[in-house]
Amino acid sequence: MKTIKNDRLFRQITCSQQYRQFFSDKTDRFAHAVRFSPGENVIFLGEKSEYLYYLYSGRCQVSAIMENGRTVIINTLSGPCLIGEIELIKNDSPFNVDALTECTCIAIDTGKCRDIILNDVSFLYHLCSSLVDKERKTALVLAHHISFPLEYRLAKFILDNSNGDVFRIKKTVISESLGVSYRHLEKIMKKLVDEGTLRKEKLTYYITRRDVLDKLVNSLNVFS
Amino acid sequence: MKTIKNDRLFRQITCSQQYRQFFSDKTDRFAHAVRFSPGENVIFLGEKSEYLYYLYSGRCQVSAIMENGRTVIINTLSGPCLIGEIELIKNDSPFNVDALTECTCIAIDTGKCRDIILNDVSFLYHLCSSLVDKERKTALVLAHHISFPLEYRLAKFILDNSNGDVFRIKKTVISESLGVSYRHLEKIMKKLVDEGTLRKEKLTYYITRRDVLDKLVNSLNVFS
DNA sequence: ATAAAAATACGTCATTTATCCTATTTACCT
DNA sequence: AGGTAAATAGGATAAATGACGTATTTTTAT
Repeated sequence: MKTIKNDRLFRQITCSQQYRQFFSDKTDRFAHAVRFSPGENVIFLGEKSEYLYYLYSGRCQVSAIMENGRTVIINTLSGPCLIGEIELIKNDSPFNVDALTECTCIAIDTGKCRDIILNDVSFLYHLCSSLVDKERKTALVLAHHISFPLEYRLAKFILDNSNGDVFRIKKTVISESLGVSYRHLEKIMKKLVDEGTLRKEKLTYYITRRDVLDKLVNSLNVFS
Repeated sequence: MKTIKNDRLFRQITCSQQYRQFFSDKTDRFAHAVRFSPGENVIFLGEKSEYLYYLYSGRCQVSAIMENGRTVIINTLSGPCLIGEIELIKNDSPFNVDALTECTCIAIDTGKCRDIILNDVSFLYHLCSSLVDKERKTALVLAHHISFPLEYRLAKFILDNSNGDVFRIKKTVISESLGVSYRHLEKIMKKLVDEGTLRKEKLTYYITRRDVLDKLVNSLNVFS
């Protein structure tokens, strides 16, 4: 974690409506801008965090380490959102949070302003709202995991993580994110290529039949 | 849903410390006691709920219906806890909530006191806390689902749902709760019996080797 | 710029985990 | 006692894993 001494960036972020939904100006003097590098640990499993983070830009990964040594990726967070709110409420958390890309955050020193924010109706309301969003997302991932084979979940991952028609993510990352073995992922990727849904060139995949992926992803919707 | 006209019960519940963590006496005039029968729907998928419920006693099931028609049980709730808080914050929810046993609740008419409770710091704080608990539970179920075969999760289910050494839950319920097919569940139950961990007598199972189950369950713990 | 080293990709095969389907038997209820 | 729900059983199939070996790509060092 590196402190960013760029007052303009700090003001730009803290003046945004998104940020002000959560934090009033009472907390400004306990806040400063920080940056995490890809791979850097933001919240360490089992430990209390000194800071509550407002993730402005970048992506993070929430994971748990099981007794069998396996790392399970629970969720992927994209800015803007909060990080460390579980630790704020509960003092510790069974999850790790790691930066995937470079992450720009506002770090709020909760050691010094815990009472202020935990008595702020607006903050608490928006915290509830963001917690509900996280819970719904996790629950849907669980539902998908139970109900659908990898091909469906992979289709969603590809659409969510492609730039235009270009898809290039390391397969080790994909398999961890989707909670399946590397081997099995490769098998299904190959199936998509064989069926003409994707085209492969060296390590890069190109979406050639977006409609096929769309159809798979649509199956994931909940009934309503 | 049946209204309970028992003032003593109402007072008994609303005077408890657990209840008062969430609700101040300002909301008392919008609250009344209700009862749900086993199997009855509490929150209907996709619809806004008129009430926020404080589940005092009984057990409920949270489920989602997927596009492929499959019902996935996301969570099981035991009193005391809140039900309908997602709908309170978000206006609708992709989940169904159904009573498993007879459930006694306090129903709070949020149509009439939404503003009061959503401006109550104490309510919001405890709501956050309960949302964090739910999120953690769901995330752990997801982690278990990804990392461990049925045998491990079943061991936990058996220990969680047995009375002493007696375990007697309908296999249809178990398989739905654990998100696996009936057929596969049966196979693994048979395996536990064959290995001498359980003993079967007609429709009732008895735990004969608790240590074996304990060992399986211990594998499920997260590293910390 | 090139060669060596490391990481990633990928095919094959054996095995485990889980599903689907259908038929039959057993328990439960009133 | 008869109807319904639950439990049992088996065969075929699919989904996912694991191990092993090899090829390709990327990174690092020279």
